[in-house]
Amino acid sequence: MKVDTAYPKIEKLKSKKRITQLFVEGKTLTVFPIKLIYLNTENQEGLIQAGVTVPKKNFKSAVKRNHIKRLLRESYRLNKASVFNNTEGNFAFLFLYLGKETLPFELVERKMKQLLNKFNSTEGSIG
RNA sequence: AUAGCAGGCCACCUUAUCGCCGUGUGCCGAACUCGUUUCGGCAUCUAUUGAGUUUUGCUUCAAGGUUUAAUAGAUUCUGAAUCAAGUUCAGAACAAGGAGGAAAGUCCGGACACCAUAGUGCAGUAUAGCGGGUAACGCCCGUCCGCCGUGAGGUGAGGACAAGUGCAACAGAAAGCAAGUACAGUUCGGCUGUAGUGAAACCAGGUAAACUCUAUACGGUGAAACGUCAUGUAAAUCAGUGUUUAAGGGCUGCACGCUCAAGCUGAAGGGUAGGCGGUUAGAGCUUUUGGGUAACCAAUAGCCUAGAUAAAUGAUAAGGUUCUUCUGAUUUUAUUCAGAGGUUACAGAAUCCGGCUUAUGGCCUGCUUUUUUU
RNA sequence: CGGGAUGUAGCGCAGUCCGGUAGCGCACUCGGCUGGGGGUCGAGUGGUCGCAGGUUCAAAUCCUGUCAUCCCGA
Repeated sequence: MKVDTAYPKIEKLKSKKRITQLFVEGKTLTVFPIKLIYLNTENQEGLIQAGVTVPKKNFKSAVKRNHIKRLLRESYRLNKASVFNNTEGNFAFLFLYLGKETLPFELVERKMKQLLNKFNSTEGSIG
């Protein structure tokens, strides 16, 4: 299977309603410092939408917040193929950054891989 | 060389691999180096300019709509919607672009939108030598005066206490309808001068960043304004009818003024979540010339320069650049060289402009003080 | 994006409107009462009034700027 590393606009989680729904009903997986909130959605087909959040409380500087969001987005983009290949169905993802200090990309990517593997082992067998 | 003052400029760079965002990519004919080429014609769209016509206001004139002419720029492929073209949506390829000097704080001033065409009075707020700049300002420029600095320079809410009211700790006889110490002089009624306290003492006292007065300016609410599309069951909305006692509502606190109401008939709509417009061509940027001491203004030529919305402008690798830590060598010290590691200062557009303030890395220019030499 | 509030002793607050002494409670230190603790009584220590500038003879208080924290509105 071809490894698709693109992250176009459709795959971004944008609906405000969907996000609040995630916080209320979603299940969570944590590999510190990243926390994944996910939910199985029925509306659209063959699509996994993902979003990224860094709380303002931990990072006051907008530059640092943007930087961490970019790192999370990049690591998800490079490793999302494993999720696409192992599961079927529609999911909404939201990645929360719980740490209070910035980390280099190498570490963030390693944690992201661990997190996605964890997701595959819990949800992949069902789907 | 040292310490300092003022002004200006830049905002890490290069290559490779993966990504993100919005913008653009007609028809016919001819030519050749046959291509995502060049040239010419036609059509459409956009922008600018000129002309005609029309609407509104306040005359010259200004703003908007529409028609036409000129100039400039753009018009690829695939799939879907559609009778077709055009157009719209999605994707691919290509092309040219993609954070700041403060984008920040939100402290002032505007543009723009709605509320009556934005009105009247009071209240309230702000400003305050004089002159100028500007769309406007509490900003900027020039200048007088005061204060600070040896100086280059910096800084100042700098009108009025000869309208009224208030306030003045301690000290002092006395801090304001008054009362009165000591000494000296004397025309011995009283008056004049000096002393002492204090920031300030018979003088039209001091104090207005005390109330206040004078002059000037300011209507309110903010892109969550506002318009529009889809969904569509109430209050409210719009149109017609109705016309009174007017409570009350209508986006400033109060008063005036304007306007609306209840009921009936008809129309079409709300909450919530969302799409599109507003939304990026503008008091725009750069060059040259002229006017002005300057801020700035005028003319000319060129340019198009981010538009995201859980929020794009990035990540990784290598090399250089900047800074810094450690080790070794050299040198009287400063420093220089080599190796290793860490780093790229402050900081992220959110309707848009003009300022102010704050954060911060580096470079350059001019000037001043002190010391040394000539 | 818009609106508002608060910074005073180790902690929680007065004082700010209307300018001249910085105070209250808890805590802390010392001493008394008790055999000791607790409790109580008395005395004492401790504050750049967030920071910077200005007005004033004099500023926690008036004015301007700025920093930090917290809250509210969609």
